[in-house]
Amino acid sequence: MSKSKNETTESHILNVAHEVFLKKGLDGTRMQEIADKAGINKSLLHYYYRTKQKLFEKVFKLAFKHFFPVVKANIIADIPLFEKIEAFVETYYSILQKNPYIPAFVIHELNRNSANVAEIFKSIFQDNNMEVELMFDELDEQIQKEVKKGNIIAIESRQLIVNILSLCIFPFVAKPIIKGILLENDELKYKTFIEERKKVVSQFIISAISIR
Amino acid sequence: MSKSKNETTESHILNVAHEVFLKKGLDGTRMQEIADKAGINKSLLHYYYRTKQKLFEKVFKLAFKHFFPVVKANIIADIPLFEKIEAFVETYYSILQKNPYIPAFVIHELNRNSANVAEIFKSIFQDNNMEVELMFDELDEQIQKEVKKGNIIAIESRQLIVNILSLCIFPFVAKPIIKGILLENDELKYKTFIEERKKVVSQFIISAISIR
DNA sequence: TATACCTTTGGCCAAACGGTTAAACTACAA
DNA sequence: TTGTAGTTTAACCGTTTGGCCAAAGGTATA
Repeated sequence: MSKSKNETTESHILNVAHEVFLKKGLDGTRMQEIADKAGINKSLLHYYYRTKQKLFEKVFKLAFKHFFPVVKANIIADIPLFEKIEAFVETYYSILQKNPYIPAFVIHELNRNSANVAEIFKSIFQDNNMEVELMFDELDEQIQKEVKKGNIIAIESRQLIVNILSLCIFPFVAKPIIKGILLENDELKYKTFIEERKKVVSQFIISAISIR
Repeated sequence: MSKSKNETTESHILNVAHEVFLKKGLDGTRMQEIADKAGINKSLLHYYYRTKQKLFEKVFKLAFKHFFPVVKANIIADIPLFEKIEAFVETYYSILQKNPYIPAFVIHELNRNSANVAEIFKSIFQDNNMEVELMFDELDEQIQKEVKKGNIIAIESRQLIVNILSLCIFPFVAKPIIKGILLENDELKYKTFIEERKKVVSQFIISAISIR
């Protein structure tokens, strides 16, 4: 990865580290590899970020920060539920198409180290002033309003939310399985498959919760 | 992990290695840790399994073998589609409740090393004489038959299959997120949440594909 | 030019790692 | 009791790892 002219060494390191950590995880990444790919000395990594752990946390937090604002905007938007679902699925798939490794990365590191996760989460939310619980409370309210009005079937908000997230995220983390077993290991077929899901998934969800 | 009396050292090592590899992954696992948890000398690991890689592959294959027979039986069963979906979701959730770390483990290792994985896959299927493509062809046929009969909405089989798998597997790989953000970090709430999904998910799927 | 500060480098280190080897232990048959 | 094959151990090896340090390079200011 080559450094662009108007980029500081510090941020260049972060970009390269992002790339390597995402593909190989914390344990699988070598500081030497980051240094080599950034075209610098290994000592320089420690000069800017002191330890591997600290560099990793910077990368990890950044991976989150890219997502949350967009997701949040979609969730708290003041539009009808069905439209919101369509917009959310569309947006989420588009982001993930551009950052396909992030979900598997986040999931693995969260499972590996769920102790530290709580702290990392807190600092992320504090940094960005994102009140997650409030966000979901609003969404919960909107969903249950539709349930009471008889516009959608009775379903617990958390279950619906997890369903939506599952349908959006899983196809990316399970890419090797889907591509390998269902799509003849053909990259193009996989990309087409994902593109089609933008509509398939929102139709699926809306069909599932619509009153017949 | 203590060794039971009627258990050979060799299989005891495998059990302990399974436990450690599943939680920490290939890169995150130390041979010394497996030895310590098994209460044996590190050299003994190499005596029985020669290298870390070989031990890992044994564990990885075993993780798959536990799953496939049950899954296969459900998929090729000669029962109506809706019943099949209900049975599949129920079975899958029950297996995953007992082996919650397997999905994240498999996904991570597949993403980390999809080159070797192809070979491992082949040998697994050869060992167990499982013709996966045939399995999915049969399921595809059953689904499209229902589509043509007008019993379910028009949906591509692969999309439906991925939807089902997403809804079953994702809640386990994303446990830290779901539990942490949606369920107040309460283990019991998470377990209840998963238990409820056995019915929620199959209702959701069937509702989604039913003709209104 | 001289000074001071920030950046970058190469050399180095102790610890941890996967793996090897030779010797010791064990059980059992001759 | 001795021989033998399978099992287990302690000591050790070469390499890799994350991290440290002192010195060199660069640049702006006085």
